[in-house]
Amino acid sequence: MRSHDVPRVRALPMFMNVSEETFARVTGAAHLQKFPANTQLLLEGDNVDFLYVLLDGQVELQGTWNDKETTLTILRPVSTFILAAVVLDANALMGARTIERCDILMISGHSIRQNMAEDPLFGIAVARELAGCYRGLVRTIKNQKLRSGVERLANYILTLRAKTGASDLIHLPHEKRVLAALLGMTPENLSRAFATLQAYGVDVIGADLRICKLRDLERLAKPDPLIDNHAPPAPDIRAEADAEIWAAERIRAGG
Amino acid sequence: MRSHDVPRVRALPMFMNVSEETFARVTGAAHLQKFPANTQLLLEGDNVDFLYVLLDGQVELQGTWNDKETTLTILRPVSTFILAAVVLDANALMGARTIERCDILMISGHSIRQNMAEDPLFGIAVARELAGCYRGLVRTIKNQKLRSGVERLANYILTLRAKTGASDLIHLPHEKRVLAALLGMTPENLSRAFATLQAYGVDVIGADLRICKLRDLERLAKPDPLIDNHAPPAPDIRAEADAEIWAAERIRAGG
DNA sequence: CGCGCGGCTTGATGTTTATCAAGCGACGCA
DNA sequence: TGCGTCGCTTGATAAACATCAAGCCGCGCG
Repeated sequence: MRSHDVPRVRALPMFMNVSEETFARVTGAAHLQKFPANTQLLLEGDNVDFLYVLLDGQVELQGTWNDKETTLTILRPVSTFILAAVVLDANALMGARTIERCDILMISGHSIRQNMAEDPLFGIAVARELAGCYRGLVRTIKNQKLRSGVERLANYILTLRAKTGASDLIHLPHEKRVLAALLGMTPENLSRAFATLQAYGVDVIGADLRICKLRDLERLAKPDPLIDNHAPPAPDIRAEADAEIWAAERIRAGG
Repeated sequence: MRSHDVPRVRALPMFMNVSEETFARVTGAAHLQKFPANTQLLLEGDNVDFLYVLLDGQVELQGTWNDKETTLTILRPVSTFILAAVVLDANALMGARTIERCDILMISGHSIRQNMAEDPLFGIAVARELAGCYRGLVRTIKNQKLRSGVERLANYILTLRAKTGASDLIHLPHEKRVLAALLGMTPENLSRAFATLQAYGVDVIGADLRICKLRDLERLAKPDPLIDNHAPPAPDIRAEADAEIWAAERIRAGG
């Protein structure tokens, strides 16, 4: 691991309250690897030997069945993924693919499990991370089952707005076809959904959005803290007390 | 807790490999409570003070938004629920309601968290349980996003068949309206889906099914171990080695 | 420059699913 | 025994969503 990555990894909820010794032991044999864009890191069903920590780039976690594919989540730095499979020493239920060129830290799954047994604080940290991932998925399912495509898009925009500083000028972090897969619709329907949102004051120019009538958009989207996590991204260092509850929910990719 | 409940609770993945002392400390202040049918145990957003252990009856975990409601999972004994909220000491993202009269053991959330810090084996057990719950939700999302209503029903039937001893005579464990909500469709469409499955050899008489042409049904359903968990329910006692991986995935209700 | 490619949009059409309405049959209860 | 309720089914209709096809536009490249 490069030395300037250490504080970024330590800021993860999974390592935040962990002793220097345990951290050193867990990451001792870790190695940093670079992957080009559009590289399949992991196929569904693969045996999982490493915990992945995304340090740079974007990774998509997907599920497939019967020649169809869906995007479960898109990860941005700094995030861990497939922790659940590592904890259970099981195979992956999701595939993982790079969307951009990525820097990924790979931590031995065995050393994760071993250190959970030796340091209860680390076990707690892992459990908290997993609990946060679980809750992320609960939100995802509610979003998917209870809302229509247009409503999901409207809420996606509002969440993005909240996470990027509440400005009314927003830049989409993904290609639209990727966003469509994430929202559970076809690119064609995403296009039509954006057209529908024009009536609610959303102007779209390429990947740039402008929210002109926030009230109208909110009235359509009806954002709900029990579905949409509008918490801002975690800064590298913060007081423990606040961090605990929501920081663990920032990342939704337990694996 | 009644003495005959102890081995049933101990058989949960969460307590299976935990010492007598820790088990006693965790469950020391637990109390058993009976609830009538159709009782709301927990509203979405409620603060969660207890880990719930369902010993008898059925509990539905639901999500609501904008006057719509969906069923996330239906629990049968012996299952824990809202563990994730307990671990994070956070509020509930799902509501919980009894479907039948229930016996529920309520374990102090504080004692869960405290014992995780004191006994690393317990911390691991909690993490494993959460990891299994997480993977259950991953399966749910893939099922929901990748399959049509008829396909979900066909796979539900095949999974039920596998879990209840591979007999071709199956009894539905829930009312059809409850099943419809679980499968993410309306009761009307469930009815039509059953009608569709008649062509694939599924005969329905009330809550009793008969599978006449298993091959045809499987060809339609295309069950997949990465979505459908056909593992049989856990017996009370079993060898550790096999138990570990799948037992934790039996229950899908981390909270 | 001209060309092809890929991402995006738009329109036409078909499938899936929800909604509304009506009716059937089992059950509890007076 | 009669009657209302409730779960379930069926049909008609509408909304949501996917699919197929065509075309636009920006961009890299020969």
